[in-house]
This record gives sequence, C-alpha cells and structure tokens, in this order.
Amino acid sequence: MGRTPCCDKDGVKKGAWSTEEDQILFDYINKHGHGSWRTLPKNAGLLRCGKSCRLRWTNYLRPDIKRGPFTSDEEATIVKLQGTLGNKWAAIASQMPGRTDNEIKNFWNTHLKKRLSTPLPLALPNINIKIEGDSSSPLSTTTRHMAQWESTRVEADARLSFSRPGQQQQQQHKFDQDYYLKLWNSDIGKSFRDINKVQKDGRGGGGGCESSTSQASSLTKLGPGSVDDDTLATTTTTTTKTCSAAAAIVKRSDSSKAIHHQHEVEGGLCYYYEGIEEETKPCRLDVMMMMMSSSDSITSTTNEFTNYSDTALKQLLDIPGGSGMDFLEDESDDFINFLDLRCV
DNA sequence: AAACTGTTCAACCGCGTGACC
DNA sequence: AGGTCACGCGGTTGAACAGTT
Repeated sequence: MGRTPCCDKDGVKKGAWSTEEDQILFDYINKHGHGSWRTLPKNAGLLRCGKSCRLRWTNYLRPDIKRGPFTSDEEATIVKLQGTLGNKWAAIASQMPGRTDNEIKNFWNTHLKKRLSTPLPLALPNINIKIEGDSSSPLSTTTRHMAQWESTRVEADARLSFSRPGQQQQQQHKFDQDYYLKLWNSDIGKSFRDINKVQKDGRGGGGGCESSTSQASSLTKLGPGSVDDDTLATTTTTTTKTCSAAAAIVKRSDSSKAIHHQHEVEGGLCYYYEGIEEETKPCRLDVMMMMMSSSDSITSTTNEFTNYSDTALKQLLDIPGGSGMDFLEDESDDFINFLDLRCV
C-alpha cells in the first residue's frame, strides 16, 4: 500500500520561494493561522505542498525568528547542548529562542563541527576513571554516566575555548565563568560542597587523593598561549592512566600571581604560579573541586541555574526512580569513594 | 576574465510517531 | 487492532555565492 504522498507531485512548485509566494503565505497565516498544513496551500492559492509551506514558515517567515550571525554565547550554548543532547536540533533550538533547528543544524555542520574536529593545540588526554568495586552496582552505572557527561562537556568547553582567538576567547571565558558559577550555585554544586566538607572534616586530604584545598591550589595555565590577568585556565594533565584532562576557567581573587615556572607535560606546557603548589593529580571533577576550594573568591548575587544543564545531566544519568540525582544529595561513603577513585 | 573549488544555507526527502477513525 | 493522516525531525541535496588559481 505504501505511504501516501504528502502532496500531489503534479503541479506543485519546488525550489526557492519567490517574494510573492512569501507574501501570500505570510498574509494568509497572519489572517487565518496555518491550520492544517495540508490544506493551507490550496486555501492560500499557493502551488506548493503543505510540507514546503510549513518549512518556509517555520524556518524563514515566522516573525519571531532572530536573524543575523550567531553570537559567541549562542555558539557556546550550541556546543554545550550538542555535547549533551547530541544532534537533537529541535531540542537545542527550544533552548534558543528565535533560532530554528534548521539554522542551528546548518551552523553546526558548516562551522562548529569543522572547527571542533580540528586537533587542539593541546591534546586532551583520554578520560579514564577507574571505578572500583562492583561494576554492576547502580552507583557504578551512575558514575560512569556522570563521567561520560562530564567528559563530553569538558572537551567541548576546551575545544571551544581553543577555537576562538582574542576578544572572542575572552567572551568565552566569561561565559564559562558564568556557567560554572551557576553550576556552583546550583543544588548540584551545593551537594559537591557538602561532600567536600565531609571529606575535609572527616578524612583530610591524605591518601591517594589530595584534599580539594590542595587541588585548588594547583591551578596551572593551560597551554603556551597568553596569560589572562583575570583568569587562570586550569588543566589537568597526567601521565598516569587514572586521571583525566579538564580545561576550565576559574575566576580567582589572587590572579595577580606571577608565573613561577613552567615545564612540559603530556600534551603541552604547564605554568605554575607563585605560592601555588605544583603537585596535582587532577581528574574530571577537578573543575568542581577547584571551585569548591576557591569559593571564597567566587561571589554571585544569583542562584539562577540554567535548566538545560540540570535537565541534560539528569537525562544522561538515567537513573531509575526518583529524580535520578539523589546520590548527589547524599553524603554517602559511596559517593566519597567515587571521588577518591580519581587518584589511584 | 574565466574556470575551478569550496562554502553556505534554504529546501527537500524519508522516516518516526501520535492522533484519529 | 490496524490503517491512514498530519506533523515534526534529522539527514541530505543542490543552487547561489565567495574565494582561489
């Protein structure tokens, strides 16, 4: 039997729309609404199929469409959302008012994908967190999902920050600062802070994994690029098989520190700053952990948190039952163990 | 100036899905 | 329950334009 065609192929115009056709469609929808797309062309007097009319309206004629080039913030949003949601262009577009899925998709395919596919100046070591214990336990699944999410996000952030020079990069830094600030002020951030507090109070920083205080004071400048006075880009570089790369931007109050020395590490140069411990055994959670310990230099007047980050994380965690984020509110040893596993 | 190559993006195509009968 | 319809989505295409030789 097969599927019925969306429209009669005979007598239906295809290809680029003329201004007259645009005007007819625009006037008709403004007057009557689109109603049934299938019957719209006939009612409006257009020799187009309904599908073509719908596409023309949603992608071009709709009055709320934002025209013009994508801003750096929009670019960053696309990269972040694509990293978490994949090629769900409609879902991404829903987070970006005025932008169509088609526009975002095109922009991704012609600009961002190409840009992100080029090798980074600094190779990002593979993230490889060793999960101890019963791998079939729900927590292990959770942590693996979390690791995947963080891996994707961190790499996207790192690549984006590398991909834009000069002023644009500074804007990206600002975006990242805002992003992590929001993350820090979210419930998730609170949970991490709580856990960190427990870890500090109850365990200290010894053993195979430094305290977060130690980690926070191990900020290093990523790559051989220019040093931003206000910002320290932190990277985790390691030759061990257990720790991972991260590139994050953390605002510090003592950003006036001069570079103490630098040395080569796997994938690039590390800069060490005056008064900053150089020992570091970072991992993907370093971003959060460093923010924890730098909280005295992080201030904010808003607790607003972007929905997509939270939602995307929940989706990716895909934990049966409840909100799926309960473990983050739980100061259980299991989760602390997860933090501990970073350094083996 | 012409030919060629690469890039962009509007539009098309086919498929999945939910609503309806 | 199964067929049809309508719509939305993601991948792909191709015309137009820009840049290079």
